[in-house]
Amino acid sequence: MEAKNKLRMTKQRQVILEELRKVKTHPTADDMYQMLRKKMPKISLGTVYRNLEILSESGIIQKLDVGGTQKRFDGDITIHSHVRCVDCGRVGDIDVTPKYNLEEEAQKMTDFMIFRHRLEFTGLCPICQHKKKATA
Amino acid sequence: MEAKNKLRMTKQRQVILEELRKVKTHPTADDMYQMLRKKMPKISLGTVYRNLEILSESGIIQKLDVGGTQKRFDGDITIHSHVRCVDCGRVGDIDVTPKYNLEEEAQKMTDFMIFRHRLEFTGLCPICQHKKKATA
DNA sequence: CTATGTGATAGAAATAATTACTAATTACAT
DNA sequence: ATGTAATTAGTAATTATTTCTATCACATAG
Repeated sequence: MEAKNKLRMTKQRQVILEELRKVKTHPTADDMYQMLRKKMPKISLGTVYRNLEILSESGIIQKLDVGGTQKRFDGDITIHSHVRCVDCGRVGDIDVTPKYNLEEEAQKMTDFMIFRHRLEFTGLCPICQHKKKATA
Repeated sequence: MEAKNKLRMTKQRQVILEELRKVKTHPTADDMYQMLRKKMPKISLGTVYRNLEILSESGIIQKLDVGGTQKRFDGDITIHSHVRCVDCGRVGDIDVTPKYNLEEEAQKMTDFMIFRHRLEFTGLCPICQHKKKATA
């Protein structure tokens, strides 16, 4: 009788979730689409977008906005930060948990009501470091 | 004799820079366009985009990517963080300087070469707080 | 088992933000 | 004053994402 969580676990949704959890690369929606069509050639890009959106709204996965033009997705929902390679856009995980409450600090400085923070790094991934060295 | 910084100070560029430095609202490119056409009706949206890009690449202004679909710009290039209102998208400044070197901490956890960090908050701006209260 | 309602899908079209193109104009060094 | 490369306005193109629509899948009621 109450508002239920009507989430059908369709084949597409299941494969999307499985695939995202399998990789550690923080793929874009289109990356996912390219990966998925190998196992499910008729899957639609719209379906990939819609399901990544639904899954992240349900808190089952994470939608990332780490700069660059495309959103990325992460099957790991534990609290962690990210680094983005300024050259190739590749995104890696970083476990830096600030040792004090950033939200509390921030709240003292503003009349916004602070909910949460997001800490992100920029840098150069191992592959692009290597390329730079080769060119130099 | 050396590679010079060929930055012509055109009327448009100057007005764009002046206007951005005048406001504290972290406008989008289109916000800027709307503001600017009042003083310079024939300015083109493309010109606004290009100049904001050039100015931020030169380090004269800052390009922000605080989530949402549009990039925002900030005439204040001193180191500070931002809050984004989850309801209306408005962006505010926050002066929280972490009390230890986040980059150094992060570098221990990854094989990326860390350059810098970005700390951002999400919350509710004063205006939307008020609206929420009124509706409740 | 068959009907029915509701959510989900594929594929295509639409939208939003940004970037690229082009011919005309302008800033600035000489 | 003049040559020239940078910049402009206006428009077209591109990119990422969302919406639309007809069809399909699945749970439940009869």
